[in-house]
Amino acid sequence: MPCEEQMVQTLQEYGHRPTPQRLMILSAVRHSEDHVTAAEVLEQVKESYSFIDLSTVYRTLDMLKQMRLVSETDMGSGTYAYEWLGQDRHHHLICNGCERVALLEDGFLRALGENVSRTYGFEADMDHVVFFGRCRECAAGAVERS
Amino acid sequence: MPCEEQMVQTLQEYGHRPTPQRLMILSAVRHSEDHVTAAEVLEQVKESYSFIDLSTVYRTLDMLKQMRLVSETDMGSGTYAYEWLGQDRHHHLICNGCERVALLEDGFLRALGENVSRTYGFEADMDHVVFFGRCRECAAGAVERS
DNA sequence: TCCTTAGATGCAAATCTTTGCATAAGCGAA
DNA sequence: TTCGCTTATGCAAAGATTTGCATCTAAGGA
Repeated sequence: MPCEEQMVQTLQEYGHRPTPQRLMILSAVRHSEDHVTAAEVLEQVKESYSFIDLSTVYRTLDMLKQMRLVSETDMGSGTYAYEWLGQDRHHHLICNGCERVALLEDGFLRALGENVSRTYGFEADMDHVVFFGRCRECAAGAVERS
Repeated sequence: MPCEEQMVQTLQEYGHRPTPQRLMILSAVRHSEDHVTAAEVLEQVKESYSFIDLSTVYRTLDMLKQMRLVSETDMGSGTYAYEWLGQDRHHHLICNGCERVALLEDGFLRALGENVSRTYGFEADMDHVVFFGRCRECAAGAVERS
């Protein structure tokens, strides 16, 4: 089944209407290689439909987040990063010193999630997690404090 | 040493000036039982000094966050929650269904932090972490999707 | 096909947080 | 104590995101 038809079906399964706006937004996020911001999604959708409004983008991204098709992450830039959630989960370690972004394997969080589930019966969404802190280099050189 | 003197000294150690505004903000957060918002801090400080500005509150809270004396947490309410970081760390599990906030013991995150440190050499700040998800009851009853 | 109704959109305004800038205040040296 | 430099503050404006509301549209039933 082509990608777009599948999306129409998924939206309908959740009781959401597959409007053109939504399909364009969905497609924009899905076909991005990397994290995108709401403003970037807006720009991309505007190329085919210039009347789209930012609030529609935010509302749709929020809907997709609740459907767990998209992750919304505060990566410390001042604007949320959105990303299509494919098969493989990945997470990030962001250094407060050098601002480098490293990858954190999903295994660590799967283990935590299972522990939490066993202990509390709580099913935590750990689709795209970020931890801030200090990378090895910055932690070593962090004599100056601030 | 009295609480305030100690704070003055701590600020100076970090190279920050112990201005009256800062000491009032600090005291407001420190003596709150629970999480507070920037607006609540503002209100409390205004009782003794009505010229204080919200931007000063935000800047000071940000400074305290970097000093790791205070945590800043997005608990999903639309405004950040700030909290004094005492000896004992605690974290939260927030249900997307019923919005209940449960406690998550620090042990889980300490274990994760040590794993991450061993593997990546990254020292993650896990002072006050929140995971969203579904509590046992809501997960059980979650036939309806949305 | 037409009608009805719930849900979605665009627009404007509100909210929360950050930033730029001129002024004011702290701190060390003279 | 005074001077000079650096940092902090208040104010106003800018960003980012959310919300209220009137209008429009998709989906199902007549």
